[in-house]
Amino acid sequence: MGTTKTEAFTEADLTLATYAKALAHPARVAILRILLERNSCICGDIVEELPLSQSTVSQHLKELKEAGLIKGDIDGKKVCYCIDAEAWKHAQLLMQQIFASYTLCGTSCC
Amino acid sequence: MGTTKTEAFTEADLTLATYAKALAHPARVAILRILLERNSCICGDIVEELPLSQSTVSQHLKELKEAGLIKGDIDGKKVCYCIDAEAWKHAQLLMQQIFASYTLCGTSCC
DNA sequence: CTTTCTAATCGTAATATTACGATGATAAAA
DNA sequence: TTTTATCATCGTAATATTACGATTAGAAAG
Repeated sequence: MGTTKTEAFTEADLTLATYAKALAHPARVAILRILLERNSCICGDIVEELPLSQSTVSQHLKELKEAGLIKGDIDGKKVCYCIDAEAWKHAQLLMQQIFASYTLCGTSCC
Repeated sequence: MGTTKTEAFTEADLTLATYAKALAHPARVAILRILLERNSCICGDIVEELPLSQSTVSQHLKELKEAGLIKGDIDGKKVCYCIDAEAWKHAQLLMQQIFASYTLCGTSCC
């Protein structure tokens, strides 16, 4: 128990859920906004922007990386993070699709 | 420990994270798709559509309701669930905004 | 080499999530 | 009233998440 029944769902739903999960914590949303704001890549000043410890930020960065939304390039001592364009667009598309599928029919009950 | 530092984040980030969290499980994505597909409201046949127990589905429905994305109206013995139009559009807007803020600048490094 | 800086990882504690069976509540049907 | 059907909630077990301090690994600086 306690584990998601992965095999029970479609690939699309699993993928969308993965992207959504990456956005499912305010710290990760904040990190993404920092990366989006400065179109140039940002290293670990993210830690200074947020009231979280370095290890916690690093953990959130890892999750964003595992979801595919960001990439990290080692640049000497520092590590440069940025949005992964392809994954970002893919996530955007999946989100657009599910949200748009409502406005298509329009009428609802309840 | 173990608890999110809610006070550390902006209202927008917290709200977006809440909506994202609702989409962060494939079962909930699947439930939303069922509700989206049939533009008429659906009751608990959702349980039959998914390979999950009734109590598990009910729990997921509760989370979707708490996130605000769906509403549930009691209709005799059955309960009729459907998308909450306002919240849906709000979530759509927040998602659109954060995703669109990338394509605006375009160029990235890494 | 040693120190320093940056960032990942480890270890751990608190809390949250996921899933299910069992039980409870309410409304329709008998 | 008793039964049946529908759905929520409780209780519980397994697992995952969140957060932090401490440690580790690697590169640059001294």
